[in-house]
Amino acid sequence: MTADKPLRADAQRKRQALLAKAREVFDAGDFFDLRFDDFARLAGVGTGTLYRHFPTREALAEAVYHGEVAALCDRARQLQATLPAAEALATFLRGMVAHIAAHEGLARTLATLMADRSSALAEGSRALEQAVADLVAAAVRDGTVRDDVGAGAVMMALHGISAAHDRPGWRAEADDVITLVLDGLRRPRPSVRLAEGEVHEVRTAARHQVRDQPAQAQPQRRRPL
Amino acid sequence: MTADKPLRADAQRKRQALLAKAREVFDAGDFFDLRFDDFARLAGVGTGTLYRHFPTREALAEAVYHGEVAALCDRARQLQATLPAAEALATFLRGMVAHIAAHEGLARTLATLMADRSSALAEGSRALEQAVADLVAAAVRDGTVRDDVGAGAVMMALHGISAAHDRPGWRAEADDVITLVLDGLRRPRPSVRLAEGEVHEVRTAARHQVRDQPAQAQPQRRRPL
DNA sequence: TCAAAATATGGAGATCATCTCCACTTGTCA
DNA sequence: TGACAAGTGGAGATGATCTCCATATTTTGA
Repeated sequence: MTADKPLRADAQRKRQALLAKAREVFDAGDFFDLRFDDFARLAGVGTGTLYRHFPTREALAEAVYHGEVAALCDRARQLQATLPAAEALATFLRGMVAHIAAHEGLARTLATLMADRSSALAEGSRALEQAVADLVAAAVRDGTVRDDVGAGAVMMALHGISAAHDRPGWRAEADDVITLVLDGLRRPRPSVRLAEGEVHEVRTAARHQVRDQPAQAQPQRRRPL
Repeated sequence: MTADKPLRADAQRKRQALLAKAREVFDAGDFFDLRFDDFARLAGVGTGTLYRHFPTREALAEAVYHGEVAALCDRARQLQATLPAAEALATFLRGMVAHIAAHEGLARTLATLMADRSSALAEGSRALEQAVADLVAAAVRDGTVRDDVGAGAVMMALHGISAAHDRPGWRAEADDVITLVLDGLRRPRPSVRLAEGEVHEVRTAARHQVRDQPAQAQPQRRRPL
């Protein structure tokens, strides 16, 4: 995947410069106010070089996104290894909100690209989704979380959180969403009197499929161009 | 608001044609594959006229969106008048998912525009938000829903649902999100000691402050331009 | 009823971002 | 070190967006 070619020394330097500048611009939230050509100049390369390395904005975004995702996945794994499942999940989600809050511009940029043509980005977020799915699955396994709701729903909620980044009371609302999700995930059968004593077993056989299904019959992917 | 000016008769006709065609194109999901100029031709007007009525894609989208929102608000009011608060809320949210599912292209278009520059769209969705807030408030008032989580969180979740429209298992996941939200909203105190003997309390709400935020671990500073 | 004033139209072309192409520079390998 | 491969940059082709205004349509009021 990354080992396509050796890539010459100077090329690597340019590529790095591009990525560094991209991260910077993303974080400042200026990505879309900038002509792509100007971005090249800003990073100190010619337009040709920019296009050689990253044929589209999306390609560039994906590359930046990769680092993000890797860090988050690490964190997820680490939490999962050191905390009880439910707590690991909760901590991860709350941390996610904090992370997004700390990188406002980046989050907004990614959300935009996500909505636009998710192709590249969706690919990149696969790993993140897997991490979340693992956290959820672990919590389901130890009975602290219901098993009739997939991890996909959690991803959707996260999606909403980062997509709605410019709402006035964002931070508080985002925390609320996480609260709702976590409370909603708790105990398997919320519907009725689950009063004091009786709550039935959670790790039922009904095992929901928590992982992603491999490319099913291509949904209606619209061809951008 | 709408009564800015009388607007000449033929102008009104053109405007209507534009809106009608826009709704059509939106719903087909072709909005972004189409040159804006071509859209004008498609609707049977000149480009100048198109730009006069709707200076940007966003402006056009907002106009279309308005109808959508109005319909949804009506529905909300109607439900609120005829059902117990909690049920009205649940029905509305489930209906919302169904609605989005039924208008795939439109939802996708709006989600994209939403993420891009929410200014115009956010304005338009104010009314929808108010409707949701009313539903939630009513449910809070009659005690079926917790009062420590705002309606904004619900909006965010809805946002996520429509933003993530191209996920493979969208419908199921969207329903799951609603389930989580509704269950999460139920009963103000989720501190239940639920079953199994041991339950590490997961507690509620935002009292959690994630530590170790690599807030400015970023090596490069921002420099907008 | 009709002419003048006000309002709206459409599309040719100016403007601007994206992307391609290739003459030239830089790195690599023997 | 020479020669060949790999990479570079930026001038200009391309194509979408938006402006401008001569022309057409509606409204006004006498």
